[in-house]
Amino acid sequence: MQSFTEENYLKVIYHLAEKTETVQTNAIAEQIQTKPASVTDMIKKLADKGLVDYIKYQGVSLTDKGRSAAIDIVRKHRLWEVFLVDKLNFKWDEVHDVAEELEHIKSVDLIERLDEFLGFPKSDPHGDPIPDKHGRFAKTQFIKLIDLKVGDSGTITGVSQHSSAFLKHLEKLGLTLGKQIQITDVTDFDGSVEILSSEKQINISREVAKHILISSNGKI
Amino acid sequence: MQSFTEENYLKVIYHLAEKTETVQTNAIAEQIQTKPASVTDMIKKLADKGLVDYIKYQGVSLTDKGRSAAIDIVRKHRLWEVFLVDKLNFKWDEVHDVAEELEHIKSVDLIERLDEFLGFPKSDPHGDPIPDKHGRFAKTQFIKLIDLKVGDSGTITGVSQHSSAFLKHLEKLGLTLGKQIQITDVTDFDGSVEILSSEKQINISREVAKHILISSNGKI
DNA sequence: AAAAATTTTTAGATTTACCTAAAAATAAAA
DNA sequence: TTTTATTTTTAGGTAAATCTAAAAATTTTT
Repeated sequence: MQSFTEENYLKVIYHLAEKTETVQTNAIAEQIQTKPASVTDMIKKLADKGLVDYIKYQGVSLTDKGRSAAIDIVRKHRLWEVFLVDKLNFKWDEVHDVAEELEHIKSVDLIERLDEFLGFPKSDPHGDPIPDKHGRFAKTQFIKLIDLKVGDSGTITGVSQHSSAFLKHLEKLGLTLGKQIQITDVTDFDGSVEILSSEKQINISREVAKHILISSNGKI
Repeated sequence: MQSFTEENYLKVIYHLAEKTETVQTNAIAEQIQTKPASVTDMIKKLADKGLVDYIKYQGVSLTDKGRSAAIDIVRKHRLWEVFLVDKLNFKWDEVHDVAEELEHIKSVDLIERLDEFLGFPKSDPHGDPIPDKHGRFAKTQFIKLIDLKVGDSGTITGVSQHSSAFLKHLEKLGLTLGKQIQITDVTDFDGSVEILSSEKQINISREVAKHILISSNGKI
């Protein structure tokens, strides 16, 4: 059984490992909002417990045991987010902090019943996949909106940025999960993208386009 | 803002203060499952924060601020218990430990939305009243079953013991909240009570009768 | 390949909540 | 009202998670 803090480290390492094979001390420190020295201490502890593989100065990676524990936390986080949005009418930009607390509640029974109560959802309010109770989940095939070409179209099925500011911005533009979009132009000057959605022309910055995930349905 | 641990102390002091005016160090230690010396330390801290009144060797009592914080935790605990039973189909003897964790989730918004989602319940699965968001709740008028006389009748509206063993026992006897009962006999020998409920004669020990709360509807 | 910059680790402290053992205060019994 | 028992507090220490400052290793630049 891991402490609240250990769980947070495992979760952060898990997410960082999605980008780089081995995870750097500084990267963890930034995510946890702590100092690199503290991270080194905790990494040693996690290594002793067999949750991470660690070679001094070479970064860490999760062991199978560590990954499994991390996925369990991710599962809880995402299920609670669904609960907050579907049942308590939170908006998708309001759920992160509360789910961050709820994910640490320790009761296998609670999570299985919650899963059932929510109808065994496959993805959370941001389109992220929810692992099943065995830790398995479909690696969904997302394409970043920024990588589409003029004429391409698809459906918004996720975001890769969960900040409230970003999500509120999308909300205001009407770019929510499930929306159909088509690329109509890409501006040479600033790389901003012109898209057609709900019969309206919308211009989004490169930065925004990077964090919208599309399940492509090819060219129209 | 209180820590997890401080919240537990406040809650325990609140409950103990329902029985005795000022609360003893040893009584707190027993509830928190810690040593009296640790309790003294924490009490000093709570006193410094203005949450309890404390005179050395004389026990503690909650200040208005402390009581308000305690009631807030009790409110959360009881609302989560309703959620677990009403929505996730937990039994009334299974909810305590999980609610003990959930009660520490810090989000005013969450609790108000949960309250609404549950339909603003007035009492929890054990019949205990749920404070409203201002900390107000009706002091319900309960009578202990043990204090009823032969011929008296009433409705089971609460229990004063939340252990799983006790609740499972009641469940097996069919003595759940809302059940009508009538006292048919009191045994001289061991003080056990003979009651009529759902057209069945049931014998319950004195110890059990002490912890069943009745809202009396007089003699029939 | 040496110098500079960055990253990471060590060493030594701090804070929170807890502990044991012994001393002090209070309450109960003789 | 002493003596005894109980309760509570103090004193000094521990473990978890953090910190700062300085040292060590690695990476990047020149």
